Amino acid sequence: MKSPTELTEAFRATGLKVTPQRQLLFRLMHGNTMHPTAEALYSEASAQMPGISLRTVYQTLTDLASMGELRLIDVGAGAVRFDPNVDEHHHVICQGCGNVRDVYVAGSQALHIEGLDGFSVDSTSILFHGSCASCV
Amino acid sequence: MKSPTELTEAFRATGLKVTPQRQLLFRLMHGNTMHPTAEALYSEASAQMPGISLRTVYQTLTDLASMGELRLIDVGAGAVRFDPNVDEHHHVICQGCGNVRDVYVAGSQALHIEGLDGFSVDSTSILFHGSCASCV
DNA sequence: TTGCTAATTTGCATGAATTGCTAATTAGCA
DNA sequence: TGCTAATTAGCAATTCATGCAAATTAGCAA
Repeated sequence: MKSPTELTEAFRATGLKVTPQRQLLFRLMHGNTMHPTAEALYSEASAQMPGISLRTVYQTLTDLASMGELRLIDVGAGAVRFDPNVDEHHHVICQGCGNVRDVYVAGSQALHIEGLDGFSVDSTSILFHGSCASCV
Repeated sequence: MKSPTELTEAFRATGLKVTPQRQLLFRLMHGNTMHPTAEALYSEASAQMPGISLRTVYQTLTDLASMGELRLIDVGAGAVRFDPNVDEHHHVICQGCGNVRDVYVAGSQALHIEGLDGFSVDSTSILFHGSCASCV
């Protein structure tokens, strides 16, 4: 995800307004490695800007995602999470604490897939399940 | 997933009753490669047994899953799907029609994962996104 | 075959996550 | 400073799934 400053320019250039709510969310997401849910971000945002609405958080995250600045990740447990890391990467989820971490996977292009039957693959999502160092 | 007959024995052996509703769902799921949602199964089941409740469908699918006879798969788009194939396999989803297909992947053990940082991996889920032969 | 009892089914209420809608507000420009 | 389209907030609505309790029933024992 771009820096808050760059996002400000990018938004204005597209005719989108840069509101205090959006600026706050730019800051909260930039470099964020927590893979927060919308609720989690809402709670962080509320601490700094009481009165901000959950609806606005969803709206802004969705906008950022459709601009390609965020990735949505669904680990199959409750709410969707947002990831400002848009590099080619994958995820591990701890079944103990539910924390998610980015991992980089080498060799995924070498996977041999049987049973495609005419299906053409555009992208691959790999989710590793296990336990983090604190939850062993 | 075991055959309806085997499931009948397995259920009785565990003290679970074999009701007509359950038998119908055993039959509908056995060998089913459609990866149906609970709603989809409910609609198939209702055609053969009017009055069966969606609640019972969820209940039975959950029971089968906790017995290890079904796998739950979450493709990150709406409802959870149920897969009677409990072999080690992965999935492709068509972004056109939403259909899901089983695939077998060789080489997933050879993936080199960077950034694990003390995390120990128990299992791996791979989801391939793309287009099926009919949706190109 | 009959009767008992715990398991099951139903249907409705509830809950979590997310999106739709609209009046009031505001950013950004002329 | 004013205008206007974009945005926000807040509430309703939706979707998917589970909790709960009353009525029903499978499976066993006599």
